[in-house]
Amino acid sequence: MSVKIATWNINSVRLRIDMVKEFLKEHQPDILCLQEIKCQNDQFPAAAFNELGYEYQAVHGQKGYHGVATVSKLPLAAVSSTDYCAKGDTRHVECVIAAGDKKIKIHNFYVPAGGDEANVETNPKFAHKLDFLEEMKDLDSVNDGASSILLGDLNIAPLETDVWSHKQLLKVVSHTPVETETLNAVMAAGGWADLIRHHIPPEEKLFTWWSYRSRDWSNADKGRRLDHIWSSPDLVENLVNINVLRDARGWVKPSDHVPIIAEFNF
DNA sequence: ATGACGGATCTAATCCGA
Repeated sequence: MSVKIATWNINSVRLRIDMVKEFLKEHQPDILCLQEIKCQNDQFPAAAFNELGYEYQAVHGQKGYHGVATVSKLPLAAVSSTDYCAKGDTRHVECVIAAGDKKIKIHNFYVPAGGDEANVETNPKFAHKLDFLEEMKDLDSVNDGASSILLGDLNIAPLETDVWSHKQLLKVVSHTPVETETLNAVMAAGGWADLIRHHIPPEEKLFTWWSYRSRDWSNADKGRRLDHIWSSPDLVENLVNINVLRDARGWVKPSDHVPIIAEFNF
């Protein structure tokens, strides 16, 4: 069986619901994981997803900021969220799907951006980001015999080829050594595989986010790979395709992040 | 500075994103 799972930081699901519907009609993912829905649970456009067959919905939102949601054509079991850093914000939701003979946990994450200054003493947002990552180290990719997928906006571009200029971004939050090293430690601790880089060679420049502030985003191409799809090692052989929809950044009133679709065969 | 746009909010100016 083929299963397509997508992740997309939508930057307000209410504002962009028509765009999301077009995306779903065209690409037909089985599961879509959204970040930055920026609404409360009762404001989530559930009916629009229902109409397109995404009747299983794990929504974890709050007023104005953050918020994650996983919508699916396949049944979602064991829905829960973990309150990382005990801040009461909405940056994680998990669920379990059945695919072939596998049970797969799907962790949908929105890691804190971390503010401007890469200094934990002077910038509490940066400290929050690193604390959040520390807690993510406790997540094992293989748990109780279940496989896992961890995806979302992790707000870190770990490789030199994940940013437009490694040298110029070394002191910019999202690509500082302490962030990329900690993210690598999270991957190692949980035994996670970077599925996007399994499919697209690490030597190749690859971005999923382009700032609203740079006009002519495509020609300037000053992007970063902030969005990720990881899995437990056993699922690497099930991966058949990764599609980063770069064109979505050029749509009318776009999100600053583009969708990424992973296709598996189970 | 990469670099001043774009979203939500007690609709006006402020906070936040990364």
